[in-house]
Amino acid sequence: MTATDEDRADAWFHALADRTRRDILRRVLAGEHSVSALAQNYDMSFAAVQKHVAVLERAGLLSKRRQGREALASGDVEAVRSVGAMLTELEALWRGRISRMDELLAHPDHTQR
Amino acid sequence: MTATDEDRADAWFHALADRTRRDILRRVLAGEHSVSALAQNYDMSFAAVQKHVAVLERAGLLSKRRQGREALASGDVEAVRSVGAMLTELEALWRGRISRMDELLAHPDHTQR
DNA sequence: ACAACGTACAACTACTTGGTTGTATGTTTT
DNA sequence: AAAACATACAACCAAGTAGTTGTACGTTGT
Repeated sequence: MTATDEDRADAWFHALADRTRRDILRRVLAGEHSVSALAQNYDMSFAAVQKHVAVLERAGLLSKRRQGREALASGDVEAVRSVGAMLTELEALWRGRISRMDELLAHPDHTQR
Repeated sequence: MTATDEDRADAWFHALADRTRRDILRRVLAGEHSVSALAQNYDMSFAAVQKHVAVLERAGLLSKRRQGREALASGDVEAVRSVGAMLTELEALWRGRISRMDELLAHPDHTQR
């Protein structure tokens, strides 16, 4: 796995590690929303919400398009799938442990230390 | 979704948002390792690695058992699956958007603003 | 008994983060 | 033209993070 993959993963998980950002992501996956429309849902300043959106954007989890004075944000489901795929790879490592244990039971005399 | 679920999600994603911790998790999912055995893989102090292990443990992504002077860590695949499930829920929201778009195409005159 | 090993934790430092307010710039509406 | 709206970004602050070194304590090997 290259360094940039790890960089992307850092950004993904960091972006997801805040409940406000997860909530924003849910909304923009369900449909396009302007930043100020999003901001009205939270008990914090517009600037704070705008920063959260920027974190999600830098992580590639959402993208914005300009329409007049509004910035319309929508979620990128492909990025979400990529994060899911990384979790699936972790599971595969665990399954590898299981198959090595099977191996151990099948050929005990070659696997001892 | 309850507040504690969100707390757990905060801990999960925060724990995964560091490449050293992800690497540690890969190793302990593949098999049990002592903290000092893990530490030998990284160019940082033992104490730093021990802290990373503690973060993963607090997030419920790994558990330790004592054996003599060693603390053997192993990954919890069920927690990894729970994180994956959360991503799948996000995808489901996106699919909901698609079905609403289908709805829009099927009944355009009731859905205009 | 003693030295070495493995772990845990406290205290400290440099850096990052999540929030704030204020300011600037462009777009609608009146 | 002026007022209101939507966004972006800088500067600041309190709190948290990732690393360090040092210390303490139980376990293992000689």
